[in-house]
Amino acid sequence: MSEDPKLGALRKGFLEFLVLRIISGSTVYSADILKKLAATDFATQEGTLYPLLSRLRREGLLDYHWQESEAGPPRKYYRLTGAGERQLSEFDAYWARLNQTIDSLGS
Amino acid sequence: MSEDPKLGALRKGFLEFLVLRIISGSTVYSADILKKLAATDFATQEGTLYPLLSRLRREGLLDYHWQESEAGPPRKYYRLTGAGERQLSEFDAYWARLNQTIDSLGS
DNA sequence: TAAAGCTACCTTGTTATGCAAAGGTACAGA
DNA sequence: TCTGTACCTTTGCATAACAAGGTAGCTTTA
Repeated sequence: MSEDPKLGALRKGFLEFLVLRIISGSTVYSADILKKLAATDFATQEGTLYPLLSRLRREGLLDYHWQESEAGPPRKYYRLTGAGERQLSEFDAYWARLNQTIDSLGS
Repeated sequence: MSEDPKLGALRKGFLEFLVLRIISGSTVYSADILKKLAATDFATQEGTLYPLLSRLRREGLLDYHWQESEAGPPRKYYRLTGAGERQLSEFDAYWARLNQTIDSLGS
């Protein structure tokens, strides 16, 4: 257990970025997202993801449509809006720039 | 002005990482570090850097020696300790892993 | 030689915010 | 009616970074 907290700090702000990436291209609902994240250092819980999805929707980066499940309650399937795609592009570009910066300041 | 705050959030926790990288290999004092950062998205102030340097030294990742300046007060020149080098390696490895994760979750 | 100004060091609030934890509702199928 | 799935909200914490203020020594200049 017990990861170095310094490494954890590096993850701040990434969840939103990753969720946008996961949604981009595919059509997924919350459990799909959690599953994809579970395999990574960004594993998280419903209680974290739902408020994030709601916020992104309020901000107009996502929308969703209800879809029946074969078994169980219906699900919200998410999709990026145009604004969401644009935001994701910004993230990607910024990410690339951070990588450059880090390389350039390296030993 | 006014950068997208979403992008700013991605920077959290990086300053420590970058400072270690800057110090690694060279021998620098605070103003050198500020200068190198100033050219990047991580530009920051004395009031941010000094507490960080003090903390890293308390944690044993850095040490320093006083050195006279040609003009003005003496300066603290910083250097990585063994533990600091190890921490930096961890950061680098983690960083590489984050990049892989992000790629793998991309569209 | 006194004073002003610059450089370098440092500390103490305060803010912002990402994320986790915990608790809660509703509906479907067995 | 019980279990499992899926939705959601509220509360709190930890901490990174900023802002502002403060001390002291060196150099220059009046």
